[in-house]
Amino acid sequence: MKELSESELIALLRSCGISPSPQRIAIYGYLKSHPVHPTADVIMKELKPHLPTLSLTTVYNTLKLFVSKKLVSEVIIEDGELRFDADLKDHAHFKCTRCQQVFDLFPEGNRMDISGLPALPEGFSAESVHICFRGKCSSCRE
Amino acid sequence: MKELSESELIALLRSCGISPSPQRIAIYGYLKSHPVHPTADVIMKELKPHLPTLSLTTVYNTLKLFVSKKLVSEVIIEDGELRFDADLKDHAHFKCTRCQQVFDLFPEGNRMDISGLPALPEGFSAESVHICFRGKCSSCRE
DNA sequence: TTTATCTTTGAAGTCACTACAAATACAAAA
DNA sequence: TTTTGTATTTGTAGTGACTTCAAAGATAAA
Repeated sequence: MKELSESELIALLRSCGISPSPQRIAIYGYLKSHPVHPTADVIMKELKPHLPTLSLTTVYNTLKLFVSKKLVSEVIIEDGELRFDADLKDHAHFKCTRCQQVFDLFPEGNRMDISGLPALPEGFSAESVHICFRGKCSSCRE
Repeated sequence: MKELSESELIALLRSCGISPSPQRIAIYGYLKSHPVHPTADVIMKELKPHLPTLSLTTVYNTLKLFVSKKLVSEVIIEDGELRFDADLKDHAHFKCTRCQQVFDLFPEGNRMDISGLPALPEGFSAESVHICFRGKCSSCRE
């Protein structure tokens, strides 16, 4: 939840080969300071007041650019809504089926231990794993 | 991949409280004999020749009914395409980023060992876990 | 300053999926 | 059998997330 300074954001963008336009800084800054896996739509609504000319196309284009440069990752939790995550550390997700909130689940240590999961067939190589639990969060459980 | 007889399909539908119309039998039979996680669209295209009056609405309604009765499960792998799986046994998925095929990964024994995954926070309870690897399958890897 | 390249923008389009209301099939009651 | 009610299917029209596209605006290089 920590706020990054503009110059830190610019440095991070540059380090991925992305030239730091105001829109890109704003979108990346929003993702960094709001780790709630927002959709493009949410980002648009939140940033519009500060960047009145912002267009939805730009939001989509920018997010796609970030993903292609591996600055953020796509999170697929529910069909029909693509979410984005600026936290690249290994973690799983939990979606509450009542309040619809998405929670991060970080592993003890820093790496996820996937040794208990089914092994890949001969010759297969994995680049990523998505793990998403579904159930009730503590506040929705009573 | 084994073909079920029509009477077996009907019995399975009935056991979930679903009255076995020709459309429902066809869709469930297709899912059972084609464990490739088809989308509604694929199911429609495949069944249309045998059931010329079949409508896409029926396919969607029927799949939704199956899911609500826990006869099949939804598989979310890529955004913008909801897939369906008639195999309810515990398993993970692997999507090849080159040929786009989706593979089933069954665990040794029958249960998936998720003890290495991040623990749920106090008070949370999970109803399901979706696990999806992404990478290259053996044929796409050379 | 000129020219070329990036980036943003909004309007129109696509595509998966849904809502809806009419039509058909099926089943129970008379 | 006929009547009446309930399920199921169907096609059309709609919704909403996302993309395409071409023009406008901003940046950078020559």
